[in-house]
Amino acid sequence: MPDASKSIHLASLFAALADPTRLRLLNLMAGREVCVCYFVEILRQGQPKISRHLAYLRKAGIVTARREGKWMHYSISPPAEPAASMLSTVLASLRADTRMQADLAKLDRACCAPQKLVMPQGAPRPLLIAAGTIS
Amino acid sequence: MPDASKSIHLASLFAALADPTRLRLLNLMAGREVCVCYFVEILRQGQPKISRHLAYLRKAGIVTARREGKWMHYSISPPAEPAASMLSTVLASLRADTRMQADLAKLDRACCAPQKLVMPQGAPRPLLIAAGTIS
DNA sequence: GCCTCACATTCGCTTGAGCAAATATATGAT
DNA sequence: ATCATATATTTGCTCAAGCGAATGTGAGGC
Repeated sequence: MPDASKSIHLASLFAALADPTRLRLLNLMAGREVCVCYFVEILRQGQPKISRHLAYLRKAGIVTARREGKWMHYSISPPAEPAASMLSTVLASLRADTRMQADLAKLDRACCAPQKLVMPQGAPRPLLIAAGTIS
Repeated sequence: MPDASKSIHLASLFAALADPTRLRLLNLMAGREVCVCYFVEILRQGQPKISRHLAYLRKAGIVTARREGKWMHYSISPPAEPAASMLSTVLASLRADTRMQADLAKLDRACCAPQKLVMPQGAPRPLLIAAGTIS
């Protein structure tokens, strides 16, 4: 079954996208690497919940994690086609949503003026991701 | 909540797309109205299963049904933005899958030479849908 | 009326998702 | 070695999805 599973792959991509929390997480990761503590602060949801959804996205092959000391950074890892272009389209659609824009604004504020948000001291800044990957 | 539910809407669209059978159904309906009997013949799955998935798509607002005598015809009814453009992109992605192409070929064969497929006698032909709707 | 065809829905079941609460793990500081 | 911090996983639960099998419904045909 070299190819007949493509639709299955698309179906499981959609399963990963079928949750508002996961869409918000992906929107925040569009184009940058984000530390878990920002997700918890911005979405204002319990840490285990965030962690479970991140694990779901990781198992689905949509994001990857990188450890840096105590902190975990998550970023989008473009899956194989045609899922990759679908994901790009989805991320572009998300940007039209006001709540998604608000989330991104909060992240930028946390990044550029961390004292305004109650953040763990010394929390790592989100890193921009090289162009060419998922934007 | 005039807008903050957009992501919810997108999430439930993705839930509707998160099933291989429903993706095959939508692919067959891209640009035309299709009778249920064709779905059953082409997908080679039980009729109640097909019917349940069609009901799911109907409740999700993605598809509408039209009765013509004994037959039911289903077609894609473009939802509100941004779901509509997402759906178009999805349908375009599906066309790249060989299984989806095979399904469409079967439908065309059934349409143009029904005696080659065992079809109920007099089964209604799929109708093309006016341009401007979902293609 | 009854019967058949085309489809829809229900039933009983299994499986998996999502949640909160609790617990576990890994790292760095002391 | 101990402790605190940051994150992950497990536990126990509820709920919804998916399935096949059986049953219900609506439209002709007789």
